[in-house]
Amino acid sequence: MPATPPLTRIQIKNRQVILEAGLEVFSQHGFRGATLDQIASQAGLSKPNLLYYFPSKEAIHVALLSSLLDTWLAPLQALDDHGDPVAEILDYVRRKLALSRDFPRESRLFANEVLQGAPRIGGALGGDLKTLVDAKAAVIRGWGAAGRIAPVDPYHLIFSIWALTQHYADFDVQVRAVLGGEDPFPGAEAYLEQLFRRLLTA
Amino acid sequence: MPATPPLTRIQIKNRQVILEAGLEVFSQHGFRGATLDQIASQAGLSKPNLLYYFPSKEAIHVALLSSLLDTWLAPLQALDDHGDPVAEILDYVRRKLALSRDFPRESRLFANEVLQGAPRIGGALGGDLKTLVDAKAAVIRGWGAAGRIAPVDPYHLIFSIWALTQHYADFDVQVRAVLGGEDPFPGAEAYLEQLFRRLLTA
DNA sequence: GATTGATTTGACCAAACGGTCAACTGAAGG
DNA sequence: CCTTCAGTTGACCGTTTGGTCAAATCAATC
Repeated sequence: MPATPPLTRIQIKNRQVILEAGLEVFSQHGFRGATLDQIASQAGLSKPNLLYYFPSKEAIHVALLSSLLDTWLAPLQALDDHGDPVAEILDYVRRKLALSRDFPRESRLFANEVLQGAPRIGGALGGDLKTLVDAKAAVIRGWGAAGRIAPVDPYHLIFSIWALTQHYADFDVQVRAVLGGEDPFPGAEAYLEQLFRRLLTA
Repeated sequence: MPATPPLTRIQIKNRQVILEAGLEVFSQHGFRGATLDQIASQAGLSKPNLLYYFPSKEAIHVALLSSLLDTWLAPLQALDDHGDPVAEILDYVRRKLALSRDFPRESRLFANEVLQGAPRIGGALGGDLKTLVDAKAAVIRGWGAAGRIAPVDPYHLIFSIWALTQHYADFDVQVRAVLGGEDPFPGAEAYLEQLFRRLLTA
């Protein structure tokens, strides 16, 4: 007894099209700044047709956020207790920076939400997110206690990785304005490797 | 012949009240998410009265942004060519972190604007901001060339200071959710000093 | 090719929005 | 007291917005 009937091909395709359009518009203008007309136009659908697939504007936003959270936390999930500590952390930094380079809209969508107090995703922050960070912080603390990396506060280490990598997506306009249009990412990757290597092997 | 007549006491006070209310509301909801009714209510004034002092919603926003930019760049302005390099940079980090602690709303207002492509302040990014950063980057590059700090890309060094300090204001909700409500700032200050000291004296 | 349910849309609605205006109030100087 | 002008506001307006609905169209199955 499936409570929800199976989706047709058209439903699968149009839901995808709408989410892609919603990502484009929400990440540019924020939740309140985005309009259903904009999203519909971007998706190539009529406004009532949007609301045939999603019950409300907020439902599109929530669907985007929750499908995003997994992708966003995957790099931290992959941090391996049994790997080489410095290499593991540097890999995490690289993976997170790659997300900023390849999925800047997702980063800005998330930033917009957190910036405004995470009204539609707040629960996940103190729940899944905190659980994961607590676990990985314990791993990092263990590495420090064993003398395999220089001692650092593991929570602020994780925050600093988030801040440094997401900055290149979220503040892209500012970064490129200062650099005069040059692509920031090659330089960023080299700089961040240098920074965390020095921090962890001091 | 003063083109603009002198301001009365009431004008000075009410303009200030409106800007304070606008800061509160804009920083929480963004430009599009904020309404004149919210700002008026927060300021304890009627909506038509708001528009007696500012010609439009956008005018309030622009007034906030431009008066903010100076405050925001002051810590970088203060970076002294003739001081001790490591101490100068660490002082810059501390001053910038203090801004995040003491003026989080200003930080979020700015973040909101840049996140959405800086539509109302874009010009200043490639202008005043770039000019200042170029000048200070040259100073830092000089310190590196003279062997007084470890060699680092000065632009990414500045970006990293912005990212790390503003993160604690802009992503406050997330940081506190992970830390379980604990005040992040004491730990952040210690961590950032450690990080930049190791980076610059490697 | 007829039927049935999935899909699409033009027309519409109520609420919220930024902004206007004429009229009212208050305060300061003569 | 009266005049004058800064300050204030209730009522209002046109537009935009999220969302609804009945009717039309399309696609799959029999």
